[in-house]
Amino acid sequence: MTRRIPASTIRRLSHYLRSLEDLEASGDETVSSEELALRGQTTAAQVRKDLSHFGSFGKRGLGYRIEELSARLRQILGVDRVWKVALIGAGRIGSALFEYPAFESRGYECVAIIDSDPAKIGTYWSELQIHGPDDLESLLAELGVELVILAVPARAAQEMAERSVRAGIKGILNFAPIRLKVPRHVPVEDVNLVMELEALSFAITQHGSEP
Amino acid sequence: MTRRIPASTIRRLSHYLRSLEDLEASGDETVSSEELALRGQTTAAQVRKDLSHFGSFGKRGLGYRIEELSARLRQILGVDRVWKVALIGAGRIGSALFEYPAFESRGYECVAIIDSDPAKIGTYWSELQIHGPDDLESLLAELGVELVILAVPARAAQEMAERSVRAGIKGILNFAPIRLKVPRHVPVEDVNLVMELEALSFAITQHGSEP
DNA sequence: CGCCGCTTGTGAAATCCTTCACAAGTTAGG
DNA sequence: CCTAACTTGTGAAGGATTTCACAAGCGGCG
Repeated sequence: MTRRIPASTIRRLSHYLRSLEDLEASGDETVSSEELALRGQTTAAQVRKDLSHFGSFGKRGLGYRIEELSARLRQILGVDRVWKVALIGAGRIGSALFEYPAFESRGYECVAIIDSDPAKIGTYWSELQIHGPDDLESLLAELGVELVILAVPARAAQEMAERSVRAGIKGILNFAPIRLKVPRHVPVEDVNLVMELEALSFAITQHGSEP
Repeated sequence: MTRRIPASTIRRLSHYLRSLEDLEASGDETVSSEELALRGQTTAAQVRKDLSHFGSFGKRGLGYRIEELSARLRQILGVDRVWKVALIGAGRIGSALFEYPAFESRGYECVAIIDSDPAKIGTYWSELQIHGPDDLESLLAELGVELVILAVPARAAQEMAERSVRAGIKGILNFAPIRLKVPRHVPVEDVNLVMELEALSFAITQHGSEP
């Protein structure tokens, strides 16, 4: 049942999980693929196909038990546990992420902040002291950091990524607008705001010319 | 030549544009699809197919004239002009975006900031005064805002989106973790950090179990 | 208990996207 | 002018993802 999973399926799984959490709050017991599809901007067949990659969690005639399916999705997405995160780069984006409410509430725990600005090193964000980049490797290794959020300028990103990998981290969320070169076993997820804006202006421009 | 364009093509076009800008700086005159592919984590055939959706910009045997192709890409992506942007939500994410250097330098001009926090209304970010949400429609319409960056909490997002659409805006970059319901002619680009983190933890988890 | 209405899980078909392969255009050089 | 070395643009092939369509399982009710 589990072969290579399309990236689009994973994105939708995240959506389904969010919808299930809403439904959980509203007291229902079960949900059909039809309703999940409605909330997720997709089709019932797509929902069932997505889930079928990982097993069969529903009951014919009834639908999916909400509590069970959300637990299962959390497991599949790997968010049924707490991830230790280091934030590298304590600039604007870093601070925005640090204060992002969904962040901690969803099992991502920031255990280290690193920045190269001497004015910031030694100061505190909440309980966390900001470290300089010198002892990055040992710091990450000692704290058991698994996941790094890279929010540094493009020119520093590759070096920080390499050093994080050397410290044994398992994945990178990258905000720098460059393609990081890392070993194949370290997944990188890119967030590129300029790209999103360009996709938007393309869509708008396109729309005008072809209704 | 121009039918429905894959979203992945648009993302790659953004990449090519960035590579071309690097190349422009380094003084070369032309570039081959091969080299563009190298820098973009794709293949030469893909580069040519992507470009062929919009016309033929190269010369056989020579490649693409860098200056010409980047101008053409800017036109295709709709960034050969300045977009007037309003920032709705002056919290952490809003401030990070406002200060994002690539932002202004790429033709996005923030002409209004709106927030509902009474403590912020009336204060200034750089030269821009923060407005309350009451006169949102007239403000956006008067300034000729075309593009809205929505960086407000989920519960406020739908209302702000609807009011922006009523003010005549043409597209939304949405940071709120909900699916906005807007008329079909208004493109929405979603940036969902939780989703990115979940994709990452899935990839890591997956990796452990299936090498 | 048997039938009905509902909903899943899944092969098969259709659609969408990427890769291949090559004819044809371009420049350089003799 | 002719050949060699490159490189594009593009049909056709191949692969991946989505949609379709339906057999099969489940619960409720008479």
